[in-house]
Formats: sequence, C-alpha cells, structure tokens
Amino acid sequence: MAAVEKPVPFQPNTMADDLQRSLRASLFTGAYEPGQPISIRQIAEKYKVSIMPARDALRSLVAEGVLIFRDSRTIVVPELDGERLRDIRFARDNLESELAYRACQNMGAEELLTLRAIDKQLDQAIAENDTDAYVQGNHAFHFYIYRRADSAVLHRLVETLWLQYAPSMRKVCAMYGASDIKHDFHRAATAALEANDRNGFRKAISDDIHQGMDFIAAARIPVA
Amino acid sequence: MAAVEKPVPFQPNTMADDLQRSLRASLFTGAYEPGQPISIRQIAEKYKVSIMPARDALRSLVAEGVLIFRDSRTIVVPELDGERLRDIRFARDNLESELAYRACQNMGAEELLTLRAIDKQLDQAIAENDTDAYVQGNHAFHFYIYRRADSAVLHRLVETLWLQYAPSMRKVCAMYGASDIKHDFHRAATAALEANDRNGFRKAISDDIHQGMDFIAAARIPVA
DNA sequence: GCGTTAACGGTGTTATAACACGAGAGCTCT
DNA sequence: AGAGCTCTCGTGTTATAACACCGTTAACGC
Repeated sequence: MAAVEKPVPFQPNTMADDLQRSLRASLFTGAYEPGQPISIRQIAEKYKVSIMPARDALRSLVAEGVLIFRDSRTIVVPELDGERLRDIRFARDNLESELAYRACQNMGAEELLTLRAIDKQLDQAIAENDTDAYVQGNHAFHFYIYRRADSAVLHRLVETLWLQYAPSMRKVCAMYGASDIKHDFHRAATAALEANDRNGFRKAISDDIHQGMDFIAAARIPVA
Repeated sequence: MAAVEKPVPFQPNTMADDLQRSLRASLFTGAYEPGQPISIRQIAEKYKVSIMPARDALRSLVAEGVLIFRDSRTIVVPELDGERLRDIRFARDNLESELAYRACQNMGAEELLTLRAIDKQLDQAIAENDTDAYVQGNHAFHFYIYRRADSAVLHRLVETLWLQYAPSMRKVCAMYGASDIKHDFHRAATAALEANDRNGFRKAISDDIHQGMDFIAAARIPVA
C-alpha cells in the first residue's frame, strides 16, 4: 500500500540501553517484586557491566516511573495503592482500547492465526498453572495487537503503564495461581476480529483490561 | 476532612534533578525549538554544573520521550509529524478531561477566583501579543486544575504529553502571533465550574484541548 | 580544478575514584 | 542489662579522564 518508507526512530545500542531492555523484560515477567530494592552495583555485578551503564539503565526506568526512589539512596519497584491502581486502570482502558481499535484495520487472517496460537499457549499455561508462561503470553497477546496500531506515542505510554503494574500482577497471579484466571475476553476479541467487528474487538480488549485490573484490586485488600 | 497524612513520594534533590526541573520549565515555555540539538556539555557549561548531572538530566528527559536521539550522538527536541500530533491529541483529550472532571470536586470559590485571575493575565497576554506570557499562563491554567485531581499517575502522563508538544505549540504561536488565539473555552470552563456543572467543565477543557491541538495541526502543513 | 586524505573538534559513553550520607553492628561505659 | 557512641559498610552522586565515533575542514597530490 503506502510505499512511503517510515523513518524508524533511532534506537541507541549502548550497554546501558541493552541492559535497560533486559530489565524491562524482567519486569514484564515479574522477576522483581513490588517493594524490592534494586541497587546499582548489584545490577552492575549481575549483568557484568560497569557501574555507569547500570546506573543509566536504572535512572531511565526511574524517569519513566517504572522504578521509584524510596529515599535518597534506595531505588525500589513501586507498590500499587488503590489510587494508582485506579489511575492505571483508567488510562489503560482509554489508551489500549483505542490501540486495539486502530490495530484492527491492520490485522488479517494471518494475524488472527497468530493471536489464536498465543491464546492456545495461554490455555496450556493456565492448565499447568504456569504463572510465568501465563504472564508472558498475556503480554505477547496484547502487544502483538498494539504494535499493529502504528502509534508510537500511545504505544510508549501503554508500555510504561504495563511496567508499572506488571510486578503487582505477577505477585497476585503467583498468590492465587494462574488457574483461577479466565481469559474469555481473549476469545471474544478474536471472534470479533474474525467477524470484522471493530467495536466488538475494542470492547473485548476493554473488558479484558478491567478484569485484569480488578483482579489485582480484589487481591490487594488482604495483601495490604 | 481526611486526616490521613498522604505520604509524599520522595523527591530527589540532586544537581541533576534540579537541572532537570529547570529544563522542564524551559521546555514548557518553549525556550527550545523543535529540531534543535541539545548537547550535554553545552548544558553543563550553561548551568555551571559538571558533565554528569547534565547528562543525567538529559538522559531522563530522553527516557521520558521529551527529548530524542536523532542519531547515536545527538539529542534533539523532537518535531511533531501528523501521526504523533494525532496521538497526543487523543491522549490529552482522554486523560486531561478526566483530570478536570475529578478536580471539580476539589475546587471551590477560592480556586475559581484563581482561575479567573490567570485568565485575566491571559487576556492581557493576548492583547499585548506576548507569546511567552500566553504560553506560560495557559500552562498555569490547566495544571492549576489538574493538580487538584490528586492523581499522580495521570498527572505524570499528562505532563509528559505537554512536554512533547509544548515546543511546537510555542513555535506556532510565535509564527501566527498570540493575538490570533481565542480562549473562549477557558471562560466556558470557569462558568461551568461556577454552575457546579462537572460535565460542562470537562467538556470545556476537552474543547480547549482540541482547539489547541488543531491550531498546531493547521499550522503544521505550511511548516513542513 | 578536483578528488582524496589526514587531522581536528565535538558528540555521547564508559570507567574509576572520591564524596556525602545513613543504617546497622558492635563496642564501651554506666 | 541498657544507653550511647563509633566504626564500618553499602548506597546513589559527582568529577575527571579516556574512549570510540563521525562530520567538517584543511591540506595535499594529481
């Protein structure tokens, strides 16, 4: 269609950026717990880099709001209170359902197959009560869609939001077991996609988000 | 009312953070132009700090998406293409109108007076065609409201969005002159506030956002 | 005149050491 | 035993120098 070459924004490839990408992946899958301190020198040692790249990576995540300073010299992964959870839920709903809606027109039969394949792995993860696989698959499902909305700004905002709640989500899943999770809304989404029902697709994604966030919110009470 | 002490999240007070706050203020008022390169050492010299704090401040802004790498060794303030502008417009509309709606219940007679005072300064800025004063006043008007929504997450997202479009906004205002700008929607907002019409208030803010964004979009064509 | 090449200057990055600060352990003195 | 002190260790920050990279410019040779 559009033969216009989209100028890919420059991606730095420094040690710090590699490390940051690695840390993001770890945070997505919940390798770090809410409240857990993360020290520059420990990260540096663990990833076999010098202090500077480690510091850069962590400071970037702090700037994004993914990590926070608890006091002047301790970086921690944030815990979510009710207020933050409510805000993230609202922002996710608004931004992600729009991404889903926009992505629709860029998704055909091939993409539908891929989504169903991811969903199949999710079924298996739930059946085997494999929290890691579930969290990872859920992430794959959503961002496979969002990536196709061609919306760099919204995509970035959404990624920041995910990184903020992912650790808590992972914790809750591990507590209650992945087997308690339904993901009927994924099926509703793929069904809507197949029927070319953009609004239905958007609605399904929105429902899925609400379910996920409420899952955390419900669990948060006994936790706190 | 609520006697609960809200634990203020820790605010670092390092040189780098001071500098970053200073840079944010400069970006808000459009002291830097879209496309303009910003070098670490130049900033360091200008603000009489060493390279490290300057680097930290700039890297934080890059992490936030407020500045970007044009290539492996040049940081620039980003230019907005149509796609990014559309995204920012959408996100602003959704997030800021919600902030406005929530802020309503925390705004009484005193806040109304303050808003009207800011608006009066805006009138004067427009009359005198003072771009600086206009941009600054507009920022003051909106964030005086948003601050009262008590929503750290959304507030942060919105600030990031403002920093991304502010340089372009400033440029367009300077091109066409602030006197071309109407801000009738501010009056509609204060009127709705006075009438205790939360939905009207939200609508007015939303209209104001659309007007502002469309102002940039319209000007962007001849610019590009 | 034109093309090639070498050197300079400027960029962000990385490494290392010194710094300031605070929490905690262990010791001393009462 | 308990209170108070000191010392140590670990934290993020800052400074400085060395590094790799690249665009520009100037000089050189054809």
